[in-house]
Amino acid sequence: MNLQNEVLDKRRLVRLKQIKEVLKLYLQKKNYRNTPERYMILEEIYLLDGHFNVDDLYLIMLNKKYHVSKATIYNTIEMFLDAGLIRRHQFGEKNNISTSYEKSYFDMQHDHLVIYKQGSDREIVEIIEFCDPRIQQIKTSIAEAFGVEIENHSLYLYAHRKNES
Amino acid sequence: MNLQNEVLDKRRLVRLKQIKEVLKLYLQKKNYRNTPERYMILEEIYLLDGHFNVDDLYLIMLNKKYHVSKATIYNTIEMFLDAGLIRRHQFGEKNNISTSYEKSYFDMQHDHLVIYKQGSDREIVEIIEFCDPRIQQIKTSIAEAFGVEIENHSLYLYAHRKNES
DNA sequence: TTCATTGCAAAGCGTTTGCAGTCAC
DNA sequence: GTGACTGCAAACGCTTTGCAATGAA
Repeated sequence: MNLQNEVLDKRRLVRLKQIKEVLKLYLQKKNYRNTPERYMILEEIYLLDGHFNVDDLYLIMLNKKYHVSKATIYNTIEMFLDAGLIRRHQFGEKNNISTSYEKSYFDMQHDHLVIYKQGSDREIVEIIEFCDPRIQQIKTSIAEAFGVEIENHSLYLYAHRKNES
Repeated sequence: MNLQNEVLDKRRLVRLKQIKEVLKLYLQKKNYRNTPERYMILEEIYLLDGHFNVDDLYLIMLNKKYHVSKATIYNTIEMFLDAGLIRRHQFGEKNNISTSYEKSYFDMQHDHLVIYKQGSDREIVEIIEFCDPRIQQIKTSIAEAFGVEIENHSLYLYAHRKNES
């Protein structure tokens, strides 16, 4: 068990190093500067599990040693999106639409099953990630049918738990 | 040609009458009041083709005889969503995410292919509606796999036109 | 030294809220 | 007559912007 955790921690560190390398190359290519803020924000995002929003990130970094302004976080997130280091999500369909993000570099593209609390159309109790190959088939068909190149997609399924009876 | 237009206009009028009946029944069931504003907004939405946002609707109604406040439009749209009379969309993925709506009563559920201007990740040039049966299959599989009831989904494909060369 | 980047505070913008007046029932 | 609904203006929350100060190259 301890050994397993050690292995996981080691892998996490290796990945942190890799992802910073990816950022470095991106900054180089774009002729942007290597600021410590950018690397700290990237590190924080890649230490996080699951989804986060700008405020989450801001507060987490406040509680640690490193203070970064929200303006910088917004700018940096925009850049990371462009770099493909993170993805943006809009969970919630009715209203209470909230923007969140997740790291994307090591993960495969996946979609989301959003489960609402019983009797509510707004309160989300769980978000499950899934991957179905048929979505790729759809993309291929539609790309061919309309003569376009599809770079990207977003699929959300909205559900409630089945009534146990 | 004239005859054809007349037929189309007649059909449109019949549908307007039908959809107002649907609203009336909904209001009855929910014990809400039959205000002229609600019927005017519904009529305006069902005369429109394609997608609209709150501001569009507000301005269109200003330019006609009927003035309705934005607060009322927001309230009413919330109600229409609940009634299933309209659907909400969030087009645009990177940023410039904008909320829009479309009538939904007579249309079948469909998905959207969002085409960006060449070289831009933000400027949308066209939104094509499509319908692929495989999405239904995915919903059925996922519902079964996770033991949930899927009420709804949203699928957007993001694309650029192919380079003609 | 230079200019991209940061941080702060102010501005923007779409949406919501509070409340007084209105009108459906 | 009563309370649901409307309209207005103010408030809200998230995001962007302007600008002076900083620090990477």
